[in-house]
Amino acid sequence: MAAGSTRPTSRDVARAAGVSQAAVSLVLGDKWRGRVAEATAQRVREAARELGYRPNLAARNLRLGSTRTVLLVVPALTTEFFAGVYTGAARVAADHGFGVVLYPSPEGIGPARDPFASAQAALDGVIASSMAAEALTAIRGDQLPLVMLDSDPAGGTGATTVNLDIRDGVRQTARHLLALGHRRFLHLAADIPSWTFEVRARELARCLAAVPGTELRTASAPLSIDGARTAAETALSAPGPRPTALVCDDDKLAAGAYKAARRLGLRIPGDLSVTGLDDLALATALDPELTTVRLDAELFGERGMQALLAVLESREPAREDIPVTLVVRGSTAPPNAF
Amino acid sequence: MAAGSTRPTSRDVARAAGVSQAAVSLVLGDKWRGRVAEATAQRVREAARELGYRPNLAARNLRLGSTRTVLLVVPALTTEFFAGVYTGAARVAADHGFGVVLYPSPEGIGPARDPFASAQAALDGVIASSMAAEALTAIRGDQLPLVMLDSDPAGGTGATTVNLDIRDGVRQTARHLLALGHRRFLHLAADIPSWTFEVRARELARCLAAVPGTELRTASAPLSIDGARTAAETALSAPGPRPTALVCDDDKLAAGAYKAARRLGLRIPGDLSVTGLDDLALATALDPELTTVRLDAELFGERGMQALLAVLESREPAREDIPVTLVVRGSTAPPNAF
DNA sequence: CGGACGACGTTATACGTACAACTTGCAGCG
DNA sequence: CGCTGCAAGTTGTACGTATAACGTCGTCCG
Repeated sequence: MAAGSTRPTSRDVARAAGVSQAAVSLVLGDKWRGRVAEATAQRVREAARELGYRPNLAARNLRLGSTRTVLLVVPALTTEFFAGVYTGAARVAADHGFGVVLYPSPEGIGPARDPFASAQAALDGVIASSMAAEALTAIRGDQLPLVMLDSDPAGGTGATTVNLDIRDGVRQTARHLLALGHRRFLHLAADIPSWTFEVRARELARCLAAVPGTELRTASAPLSIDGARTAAETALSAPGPRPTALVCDDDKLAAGAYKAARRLGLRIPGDLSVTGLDDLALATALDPELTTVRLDAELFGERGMQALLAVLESREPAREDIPVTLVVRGSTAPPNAF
Repeated sequence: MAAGSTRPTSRDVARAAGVSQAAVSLVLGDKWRGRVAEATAQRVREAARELGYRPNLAARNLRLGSTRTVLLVVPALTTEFFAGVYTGAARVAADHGFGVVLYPSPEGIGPARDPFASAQAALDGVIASSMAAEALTAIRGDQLPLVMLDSDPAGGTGATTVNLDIRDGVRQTARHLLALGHRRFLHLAADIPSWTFEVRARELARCLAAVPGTELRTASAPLSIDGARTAAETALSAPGPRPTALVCDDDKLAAGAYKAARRLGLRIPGDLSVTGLDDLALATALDPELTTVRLDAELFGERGMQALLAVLESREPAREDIPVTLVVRGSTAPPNAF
């Protein structure tokens, strides 16, 4: 574990650069104009970079008596609406050097949880979705204990991973559609370079390759309803025999596929069987209701946290994929069932 | 402003209780067994309560070298899925005395934002949705600057409020449906005691009362698709002439209404016009697409943050409702249009 | 030639907490 | 009576940072 040596402080940087701690603070705080020579400032910045110095926020906050952080209390995280609220608030906050911390108001979290308890912040560890690739580099900068969600278990990061058994979900989906008699498949894939999506493609191809006479095409789409609609519409109007089964990387893409089918005059499931993955509320809002793979998000979160706790206490985290189940609804049927 | 006197510290509590600061720390940290007399401990606790003492988390974190806080990086807040992940993680974390802070990975928040910047925490202020009523009492305990979203502007809290012009949204909806010729209305209302919902009911009633020959019934439903389905199904099968227009408090409820209509064999919009409020992705995933009121969530967030900044800098925050627009789609038509 | 001033730093301190190490008074025991 | 031991605290210190207040040296001007 890299947790051996303690994190460098501003004094360590000072020592390395041959100046006082105060000088480091001045330079790194951009208050050095006319107080520190350019050359010295350069030396300090270099030393800081070399040591991987990050200021201790607790100390800074204590010193400044302010945190430049704000709490956003939202009813729950269940709608796109408050995602937008967060985004807007965070943007303005960032412009003013503020941060925003989310507090989703308690819903089974515990009895009368104190909102402020969740905001003691500055971090001991990180749980990261593999879809949040953008943030990862910044995270690896620190030497924080890290747990990855749905990431390559053999990944180069060496981080602990907690995965849903997506492969099995895809396997169940393929088996179901094959059993119904489908042979011509279209895979509506998310265009995000993430292990969790790559594994879907790989496993679907593997399952179908095992059955002679099957055909698999792939269409790539952005992870939004309307992006998916466009991609599906294009793919479904391509020349050649039309696929009878459409396997979507998640429920949102499936919703887009429904819109595409509607536009092309295709009936679901008569002309086209559609499957999703996630089992969002959206899945049963569609008509017909969507056959999809149910993921237990809460369990996923719990396992992720447990794994992180294990790492923090330098225990061995459990290594076991979380099972998923196919929920068969009205969007799948035998092909050409008129 | 209540920001006059600075927050009490453990030393203030000590002075008030006639003991040393260390004793306060022992008592409040539950480490006093066999070190402090029960009577003294009692006195300390009382003094703490009286002064409204809250430990300074920055100082505590600095002292302990640990924050018992963990970061959850999610791709975005746009799906129910990660809401579940958060809930599960937060539950386990709470059991271990940990907090969870959300970092929705950047999507237009700014160029290469540092995830950790958002986690310096301990708060200077709070932005709260009026729907998050549960958390409010805890918040009022502190004397933090508070901005309420969509709350009663004449509310007793005296907090700054930033509101969407929901009343105008309802007005536009009513006008649209009345112009189409509807006279028998059903209001599918959220069963959450919050100003933002109360105002919908009030304004809808007001609009319809102005037109002779109109009729308004109300059904109350939990804020979920399936809860709404049940409520709508019941209300629509009630005796008497069936309503021709169904006004829903938000898009999710509208999705439930679609399911109810499907079960009852009612065609939308032929037999029943339906409207929503929010304009979620869900709205265009429905068939036919939903006529709904578009709320600019990001702008809402921005205004909320700007208002909070104004309060923090003791400026006068702008007091102006955020405009909304009715988006007419396929779910509304003249009644009995066969 | 004296001293004022700017450039370049340093020293010292405070923020509020948790806890290790020390003190004090009193009971009990050999 | 002297000593141990325990209850009931207190004193002192460190966590890492930002910044006010202070040197020190050379230069330039009157």
